[in-house]
Amino acid sequence: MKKELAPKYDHKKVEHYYQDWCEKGYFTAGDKSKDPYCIVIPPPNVTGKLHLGHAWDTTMQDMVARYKRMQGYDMLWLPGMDHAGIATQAKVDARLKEEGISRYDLGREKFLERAWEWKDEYAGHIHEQWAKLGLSLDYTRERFTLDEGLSKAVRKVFVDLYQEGLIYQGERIINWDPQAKTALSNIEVIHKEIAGHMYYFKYRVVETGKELIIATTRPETMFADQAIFVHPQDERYQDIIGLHAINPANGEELPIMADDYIDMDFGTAVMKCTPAHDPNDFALAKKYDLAMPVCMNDDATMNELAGSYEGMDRFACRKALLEQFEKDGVVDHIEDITHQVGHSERTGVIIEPYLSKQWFVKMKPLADEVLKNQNIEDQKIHFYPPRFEKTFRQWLENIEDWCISRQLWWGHRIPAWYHKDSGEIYVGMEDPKDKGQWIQDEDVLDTWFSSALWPFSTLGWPEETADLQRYFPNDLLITGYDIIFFWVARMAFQTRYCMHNRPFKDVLIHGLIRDEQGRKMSKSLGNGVDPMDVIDQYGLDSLRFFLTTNSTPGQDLRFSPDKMESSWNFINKIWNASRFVLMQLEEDMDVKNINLSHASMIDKWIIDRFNHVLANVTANMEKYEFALVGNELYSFVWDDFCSWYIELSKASLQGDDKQAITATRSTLVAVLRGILCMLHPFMPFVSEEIYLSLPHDEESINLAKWPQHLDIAIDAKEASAVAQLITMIEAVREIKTAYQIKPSADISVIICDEKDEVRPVDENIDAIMQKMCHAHWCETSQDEEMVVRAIRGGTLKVAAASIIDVEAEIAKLSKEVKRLAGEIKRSEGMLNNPGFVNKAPADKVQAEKEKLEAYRQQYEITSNQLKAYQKK
RNA sequence: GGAGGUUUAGCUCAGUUGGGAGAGCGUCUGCCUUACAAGCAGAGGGUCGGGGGUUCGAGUCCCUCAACCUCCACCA
Repeated sequence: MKKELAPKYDHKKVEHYYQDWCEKGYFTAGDKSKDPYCIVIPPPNVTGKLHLGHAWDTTMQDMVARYKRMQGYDMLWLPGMDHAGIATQAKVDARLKEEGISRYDLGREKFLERAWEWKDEYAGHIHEQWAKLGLSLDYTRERFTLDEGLSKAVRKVFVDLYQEGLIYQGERIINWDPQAKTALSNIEVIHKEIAGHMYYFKYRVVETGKELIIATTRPETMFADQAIFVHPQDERYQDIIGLHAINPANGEELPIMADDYIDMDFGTAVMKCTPAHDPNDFALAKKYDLAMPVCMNDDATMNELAGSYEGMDRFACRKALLEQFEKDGVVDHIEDITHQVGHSERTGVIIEPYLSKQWFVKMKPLADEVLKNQNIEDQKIHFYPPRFEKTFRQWLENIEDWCISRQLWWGHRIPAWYHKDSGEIYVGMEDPKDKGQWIQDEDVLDTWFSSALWPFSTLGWPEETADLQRYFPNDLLITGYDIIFFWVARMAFQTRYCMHNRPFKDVLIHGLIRDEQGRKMSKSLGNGVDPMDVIDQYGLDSLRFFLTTNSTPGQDLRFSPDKMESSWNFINKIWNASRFVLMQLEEDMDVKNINLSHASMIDKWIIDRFNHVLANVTANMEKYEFALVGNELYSFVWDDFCSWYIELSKASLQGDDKQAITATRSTLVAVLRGILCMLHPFMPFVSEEIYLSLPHDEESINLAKWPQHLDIAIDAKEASAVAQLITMIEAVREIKTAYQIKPSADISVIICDEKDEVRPVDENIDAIMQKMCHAHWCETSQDEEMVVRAIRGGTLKVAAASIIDVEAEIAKLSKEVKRLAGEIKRSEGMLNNPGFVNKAPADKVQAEKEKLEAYRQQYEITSNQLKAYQKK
């Protein structure tokens, strides 16, 4: 059954197979007769729609999935989504705000209902987008981080870590987001350099009445100050250690203490200590057993410690306090500074370091296990490109404990209960027995706590499922460098802890997608590009080809409409080439009729090229070097297959040798099928459309095998003859252009061998020359003037006395002679060098010898001709 | 203060163990050649950021300088 291809490529008419593919189960894993290969998707947040970055990330995964499937693996690509605690809660909060209510009005239960509604809505969007992106996901195994199974995994890990003392509850300085009113982990804090001030205030020493200048950037925290510190060896302040000074904010006496933590070269070398609002001060306060009062509420307004400033926002308080200090003459001076200030990754507000009771994971032992295993070849995670392993290691080497509790409602509730009477803590997988007597911890866990388990929780852990046994550890993870710390590192240590293994063998890291000007795509700039719009305009296959072939692993990628267009054009080229091939086929042509036994040297030439390309493509697919694969296929398809082979084949197809025609048709089909299969991971839809229109043996290209090496060899003599033919055609075309001869005008050419003796050309070659460049061979010419070009193994001469431009020829040939002389010198230099001849690989030496021979020959011909012109 | 990245044709970027500088787009010239004018054929265009080193040979390895970018980091 032969299917026609439409005359014009129209992506909208081609990209319609997805539903069908899913229904046929092509993407459902589980064929036990094959070796397993597993990738889990980085679960997108259910907060919004997928952007171009997702399209990039998932397309690369899809490429590997399709490639592995074609190679005969039982490929599992597992989909899923992340509940994205704080991000989703913020979205739902915003939606409630539009309705004029807050989550406190609804209460926890009702709020969670609304959050689930949100989740369902956005999961729907994501499913639609995955479909649009053509992703070969196994939807039968889809997971969500708040699923019962995954929640159980979370509880188990929490309980296990707690029982081993690796999770603990503690009062420490954490990063407080006063808008979301929750604690954050260190990496959820973005440090931005902003303009600020260093305020120098005068403190009076009680015992001596002398003045002491102390600097701060956050005057509003002075209400919680507990002490003043100087360095014990600081000569300037020896006499005041042990005395007291008055806190100008509230009139309290602060003890002046000494500790070598103080940097004698910084500021006035006197530091005020605010235990509850600064981690360093907190450490000092612990050392000296100071009180740790907090002077702010959870929304960063001042509390009762601030006296008359109570209720004021922290920054309003700063301003008001400063005005008061100006009046009181407390301000010594104010310096303008730029400093790094922490902002909440999610809400953007300035983080308040804040003393609070939270749950933490003790990181050092967990991180050390990962680091240890990175030195073991079959236990380590292999990074592509390798430099990211350094980033990964450095973070783990300098890791701080992880604050995992969040004062949110949307997420995994911490499995800890406090006894109503005794206050005793119970931590367990199941609710406590006499439930009425216990109150569960209000907090939920950091979203990343559950995503850290993703490589195995999605496969059924903690149950010993068949999938877990078969698909764990995963083979590959593909993700961006921006979440190495958030996610990759955390999967590494949680997997090491729970599974005593690595989460995946390889991790391919990609960069960020940027806009046309190279700026990060962001909501605030409004420069985001919606992948759905791009697909609408150029088609998914073009988008995929653009995304995967215009970037190098680990490097950022700039979106470019020009390159999108170029991708579209490439597909259009394939489309048209396929139409040509189809037109050549007989109605009853099917796979069984493919017969290469009478292949001509031209047919063998393209098959030889195909075999080389296949080898390179396969090698680079294994290394995830998709851009190299893309370039290889692009030039093979466009230059070798379309520009040369198809054009060269026309002579044979229009001849009357039946066997030759069959061989050429077979070659066209075999090579095109191979091309389609290699391109299928890049462009699944158009490859399917064309595959089905050609003679095919599978009901879908999804079931096709990765191409095999075609077992037709070209011998050296034939290879040389084809190479010569190509140089002849190029020479004729170049001469025609140079002399403004119409391309369609017939011209006569003479071919001479190395000895400048006229050589007969066989009929086939003559027919091809006629077809390709309207040149035909003749034995002699009446003209004495000839335009001469060196070709492989001889010369090509055109009788052109009437048009020849001697000056131009001299200029051209002089340039060529000079170039050849340079090449000969370089080549001789190499070959006369014992270092090269003895040390370089034999094939390189041999290749160089051949090159030198060819250069000498061309030099000979070209320089002789140049002399001939110069005589005139 | 640490760590990393980038610097190659007018623009955007490839260049995989060191061995004749590439692509796309743009530019110039000529073509409606029955797969394709979103195309075909040809041409021009680069001291591979500067300097030094290793090597027979460096865009590629080492050192150094410069510019730009990113990440990490508790300095009052």
